[in-house]
Amino acid sequence: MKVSRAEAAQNRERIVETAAKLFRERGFDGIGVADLMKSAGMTHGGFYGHFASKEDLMAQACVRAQETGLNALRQVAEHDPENALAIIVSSYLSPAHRDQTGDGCVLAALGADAARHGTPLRATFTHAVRATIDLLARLVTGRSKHAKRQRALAIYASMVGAIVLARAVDDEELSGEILESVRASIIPTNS
Amino acid sequence: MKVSRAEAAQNRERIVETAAKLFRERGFDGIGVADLMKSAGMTHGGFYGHFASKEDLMAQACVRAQETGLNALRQVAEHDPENALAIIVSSYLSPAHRDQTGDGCVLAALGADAARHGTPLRATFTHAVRATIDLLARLVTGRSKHAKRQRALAIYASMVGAIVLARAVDDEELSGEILESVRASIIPTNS
Amino acid sequence: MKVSRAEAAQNRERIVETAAKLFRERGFDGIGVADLMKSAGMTHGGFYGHFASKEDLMAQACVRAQETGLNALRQVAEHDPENALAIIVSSYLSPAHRDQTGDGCVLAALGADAARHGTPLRATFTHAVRATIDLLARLVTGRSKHAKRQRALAIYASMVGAIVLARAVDDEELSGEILESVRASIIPTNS
Amino acid sequence: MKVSRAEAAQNRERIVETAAKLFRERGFDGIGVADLMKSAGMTHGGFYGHFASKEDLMAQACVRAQETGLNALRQVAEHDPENALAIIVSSYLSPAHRDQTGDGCVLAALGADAARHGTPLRATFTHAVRATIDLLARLVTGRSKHAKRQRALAIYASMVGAIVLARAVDDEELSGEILESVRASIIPTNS
DNA sequence: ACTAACGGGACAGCCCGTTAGT
DNA sequence: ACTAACGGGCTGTCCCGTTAGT
Repeated sequence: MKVSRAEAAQNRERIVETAAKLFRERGFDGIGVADLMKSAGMTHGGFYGHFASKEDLMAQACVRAQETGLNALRQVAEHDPENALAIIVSSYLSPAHRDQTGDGCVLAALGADAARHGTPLRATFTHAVRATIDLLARLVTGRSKHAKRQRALAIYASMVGAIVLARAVDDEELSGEILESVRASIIPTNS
Repeated sequence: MKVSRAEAAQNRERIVETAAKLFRERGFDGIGVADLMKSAGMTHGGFYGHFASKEDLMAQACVRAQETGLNALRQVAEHDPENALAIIVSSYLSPAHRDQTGDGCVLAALGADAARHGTPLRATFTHAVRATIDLLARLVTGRSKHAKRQRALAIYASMVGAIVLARAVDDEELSGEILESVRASIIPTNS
Repeated sequence: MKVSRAEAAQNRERIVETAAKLFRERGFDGIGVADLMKSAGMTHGGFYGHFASKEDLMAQACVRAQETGLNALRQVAEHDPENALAIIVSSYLSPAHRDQTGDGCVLAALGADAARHGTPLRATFTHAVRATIDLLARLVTGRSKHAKRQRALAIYASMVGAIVLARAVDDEELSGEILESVRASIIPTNS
Repeated sequence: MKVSRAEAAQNRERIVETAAKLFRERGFDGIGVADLMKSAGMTHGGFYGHFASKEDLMAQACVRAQETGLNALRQVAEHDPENALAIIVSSYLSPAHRDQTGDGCVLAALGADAARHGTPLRATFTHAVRATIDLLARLVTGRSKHAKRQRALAIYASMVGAIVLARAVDDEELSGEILESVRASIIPTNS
C-alpha cells in the first residue's frame, strides 16, 4: 500500500471536487474520466476504485456542488436574515456568477443535462431543488405558507432562467440587461 | 436513390428538423451524425454535402427551432392579443411542454449547452432571445417601454427557469408545483 | 449539352495535368478525387465521365508527366548533343528540381509509391524508365553499346536516388551536398 | 489480457517493428492504426497508450528500421573491412532486397513519402542519411576525406535510386538489369 | 491504492463511386 | 457534359471500464 487511508480519502475528495467544477464548466459529456483524473493529479485507472462509473461520480459531484451552494445560502440566511434574500438574489444574478460556471449554480449549469439522465442523478437534483425552495421560502414575505412557497419558487425559477439566458447570449450588454432586469423585478429598488 | 432538386431540398429540411428535435431531446453530444441521418431516413454519407460540420447543423437546427417557436408565439399574439400573454405562459408552463422536450423551447433545452459552444451557435441564441423579449414586451402591461421590457425579461427568465427545474426534478408532484407556481406568479388567478 | 466537345477535351486535359502535378506533390493517397477536381475547376461528380477510376487517372497522369519529362530531355539532346548530358544532369540535380516536386521527375516522386500498385500503373513506369535509359545511353560515352547502357543506367539511378535523398533530408546544407556530390561524380569538373 | 511491465514493453516493441515493416511495405497511408495493431496481435484500443499519434509511431518505426539497417552495415564493416563495400553493395542491389520491401532500406521505401511529412519524421531521415554516408565514407577509397565522402554519397544515391527504379518497373529482366548495372558500375568486376 | 496496459465501441469527418437530374 | 446528392466504407482519435501488476 503506497497510499494511506487518509490520503486515499483526500484523493477521493479531490476527484469529486474537480468533477463538480469541470462538469459544470463543460457538461457531463464535455469532460472524460481520463482528463478528470488528470486534473485531480492522478491517472484514470484508479478512478474505479472510488466510483462505480462515471455516472456515479456525476451524481456525487452534483451532490457536492449542491451542498456547497446550499451551505452558502444557509450562511447568508443565518448571518443576516433581514437582507438575506436581497443578498442572495444580487449575488446569484451577478455577472461574476454568470461567468464562473464552474463554481456556480448546478441547476443552471447542469439542470437541462441532468434531465436526460437516470434516476440516481435526477434524485440529487430533486433533493437540491426542494431544499433550495424551502430555504428561500423562509426568506420571502407572504400572507400564507403557500404564498411564501409559491413566491420562493417563482424567484428561484426566474434566477435559474436568468443565468441560463445570460450565459447563452453572446452579447455582453443584453446578458447584463437580463441579469439586472430579473434582479430588479425580484427586489424592487425603491427610490 | 437519387433525387430531384426539390427532393434534395426536402431531405435537407428533414435533416434540419430531425436535428432540431433530437438535439433538444438528447443534447448536442447525445446524438451522432450517423444516427441523426438515419432518423432522417438517410445514411451518414451525404451529410457533408449539406453541412460543413456537425456544429454547422447545430446552428441551423437551432435557428429552425427558434423560428418555429417564435412563429407560434407570433400567431398567438396576432390572433388573440388580449389574452396572448396568458395563453403563451399557460402553454409554456404546461406539463405537455415539459414532457415534449423535442418540440419545446430551445433555450430551456439547449441554452446551457449552447453557452459552451462557439460564436456561430451563440449568435443564433442571442438573436432568438432578443426576438422573444421584443415580442413579449408588446404583450405585457407597464408604465413605460423600459418597464414593459423589464417585465417581459422577468417573465421569460422565470418560464425558462421553471422548465429547466421542472425537467431536472424527478418528482411529478414537485415538477407540477414548479410549473403551476410560476404560472400563478405571472398571471395571478384572481379569485 | 452545356459543354462542347472541344471544351470537354480541354477539361479532361486540365484534370490530367492537375493530377500529374498534385500526385507528385502529395502522393497518390495524399490527394482525393474531390480536391483534384476542385483544383481543376470542376466538381468531383464529373470525374467518372472521363476516367474509369482514380487508379485510371493515376496511370494517365503518370504517362503525361513522364512524356513531358522525356520531351524536355529529347529537346536538350537534339538542340545541343555535345553538352546534353551535362545540361541534363546539372538541371536534374539542381535545388530547383528538388524543390519543385510537382513538376519534377515522376520516378523520384512516385516511384516508390507506384511499386505498391497494380500492373496498369507499373507499366507506365516501365515504359518511362526504358525510354529514359535509351535516351541517356545515346548521350554517354563508352566502348560498347552495353557499356553505354550500363553507364546510362548508373547515371539515371544515382540521379533519382540523389533527389529522393535530398528531398527526404531536413537539412538544406546536407541536401545541397548530396546533389552536388552526385553531380560532380557524374560530370567531373576538370580543374 | 493484462501484462507485466516487461510484456508491455515487448508489446510496444512488437508494434514498432510491425509498423516498421508494414509502413515500408504499404506506405504511410497504406496501413491503418487498427490493422497495424491487429498485425501486432492486439486491438486498436491500446494504441494511444503507447504513441501520441500515428505520426509519432511513424517516426519511431523509421528510427527503428534505420538503426536496424545501420547496424547491419556496421557489422559487415567491422567483420570484414576489406570487402565490406563490395558485400554491402552486392547485398543492397540484390533481387532479394528489392523484393523484401518490408525489411529493406527505409530511404528507398519511404524517402519520397517522408519528404511530404513534418519535421519530426524528416529529422529521423536526416540523421539516418548522415550516419549512412559517414559509414560508407570509411569504406571507400579516395585521395582525400572530401573525395571519400563524395564517393560515398554517390554510391549511396545510386543504390537508393537503383532500388526505387527496380521496384517501380514491372519487368523482371529490366529490373534485374538495373540492379546489376549499378552494382557493376560501383564495383568493377575486373576480369 | 494507484498505475499502466488493454479491449472494444463509438464518432466526426473524408473518400470513392454512382446516378438522377439539368 | 457537368452538377449535386447520396451511399457505404474507412480511419484517426477518444472514451469508458477492467485488470494484472506494484
